[in-house]
Amino acid sequence: MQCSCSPAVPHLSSPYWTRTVLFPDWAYKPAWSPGSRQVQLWHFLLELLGRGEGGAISWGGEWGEFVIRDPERLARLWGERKGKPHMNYDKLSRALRYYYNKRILHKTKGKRFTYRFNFSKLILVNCPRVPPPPSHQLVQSRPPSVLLAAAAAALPVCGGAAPQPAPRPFLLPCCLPKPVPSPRALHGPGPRGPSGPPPPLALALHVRANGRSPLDSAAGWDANRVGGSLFGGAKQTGIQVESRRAGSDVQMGGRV
DNA sequence: TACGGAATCG
DNA sequence: CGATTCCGTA
Repeated sequence: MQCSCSPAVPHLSSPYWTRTVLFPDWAYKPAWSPGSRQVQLWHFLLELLGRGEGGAISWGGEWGEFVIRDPERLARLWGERKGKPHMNYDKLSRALRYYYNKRILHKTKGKRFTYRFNFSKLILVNCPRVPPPPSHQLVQSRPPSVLLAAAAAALPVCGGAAPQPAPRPFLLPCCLPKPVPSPRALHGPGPRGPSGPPPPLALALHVRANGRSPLDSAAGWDANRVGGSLFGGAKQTGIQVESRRAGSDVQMGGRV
């Protein structure tokens, strides 16, 4: 059953995936918070992409693919966010390259400034509320609402009725890249048009940094067979993803 | 343009 | 730990 959030996904096949992305507190950790954690590069990228900021970066044709249209500008924005005035694309791209091993990103070879998020296997979940409060030892820190996604302004999470939502585990980037129905049935770079209704999608993902860095496998990110992982192989790369049983989990990625 | 090692930082 | 900085190589 679906949540009241919304009937279902209207058109998952729309080329316009994102509208806005909200990130959990563990992702952001404002500077004033103890043990604060700064925003990470991929958060930032999703944020810009979600806002349809367009100028510096925008989604590409493939699922999760994005194109940096103005590298130096993007670098400038990134530098501003991080307080690194001397940031440039050379440095930023180095950070992106580190994501290769972590399986967060991949380079689309041949296409300039084109990378791709490894959204291969996302767990789809409905928004309203996540039933089981995580009473695990994970995420013991449950500082109040932080959800300060910079993009928050643009989108009512889901139904927008969540004044002081229950302790949701974390997460939810709303609306992310669409799943790929078939291996290569994608293309059709959307002609720009950030004016689509925000899909009532929410991804429940728990990405937890941990300390591992085997980076042993470089077998070209076999996105498959990673049951429940967001960024394939996350378990080993330092990123873990957990899905809460919301009664209507849906796996994206088609087949496994 | 893109890659990745190495040193360093917060 | 996740970058940032710098740089040699392709």
